[in-house]
Amino acid sequence: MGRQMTEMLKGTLEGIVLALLTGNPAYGYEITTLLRRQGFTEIAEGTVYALLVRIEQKGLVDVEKRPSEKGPPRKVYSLNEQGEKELDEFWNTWSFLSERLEQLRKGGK
Amino acid sequence: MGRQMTEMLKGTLEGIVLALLTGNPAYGYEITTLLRRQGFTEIAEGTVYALLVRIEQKGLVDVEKRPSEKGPPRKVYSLNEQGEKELDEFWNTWSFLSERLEQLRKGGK
DNA sequence: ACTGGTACATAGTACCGCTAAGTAGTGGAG
DNA sequence: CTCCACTACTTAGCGGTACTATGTACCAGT
Repeated sequence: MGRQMTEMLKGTLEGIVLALLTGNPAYGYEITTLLRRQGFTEIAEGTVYALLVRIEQKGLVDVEKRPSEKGPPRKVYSLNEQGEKELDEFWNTWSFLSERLEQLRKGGK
Repeated sequence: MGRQMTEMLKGTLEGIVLALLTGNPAYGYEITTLLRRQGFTEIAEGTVYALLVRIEQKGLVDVEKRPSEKGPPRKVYSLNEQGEKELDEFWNTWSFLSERLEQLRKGGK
């Protein structure tokens, strides 16, 4: 992946995954394919799983293990209350940054 | 600074500084105060200087040393051709990410 | 002499995405 | 029945970037 994109994803990828999870529980492999379908074609699998471990340890998601027809059991993640709070803050942070950048792009010094 | 903002700035702060520099050469201390005035009130001074060293080593800016009325000489940075190219790519990367996130925010799965 | 503003530098830390490799289960092709 | 492809998760080590903390240096006003 491009160096710029890699750096820019730091901090935002977590928010993206939390957003994907709202009202839509999903498991790791599924999330990876979802991301790829959204255009993030080069997101590494390992990155997603590591991120999921992190947000679980931070208590932003609840986890349920379910058997799969194919392969090992799935770990299904669903956003909990704390996760929604974190997502709210994420959107706030994003909005701030986004507005500043759009202003800069229009040449607003 | 908030943990989220810190992470989100990774990758974008460089672009922000490059954008500030377009058609407007500036020195480190000045850039820091500019950023603070733009709302990035908690950007650490050291962060800016480290970033400037980095973009200079990457060859994105030209540097000129000028005496200051007050304090040590200033290092004035101006965007060069390569820097403009990098900034272009930054805006492309940013646009991509920005569009995906706005789509997500509107609930577009 | 001291304080505060100007101006730059850097060593150490933490976080996060990536690379690379591995484990494990199922099903189909040869 | 063996191998390969797909599903599904895990982990060790690396690199890049922002932060913390501290230091250096120069000048003005009190």
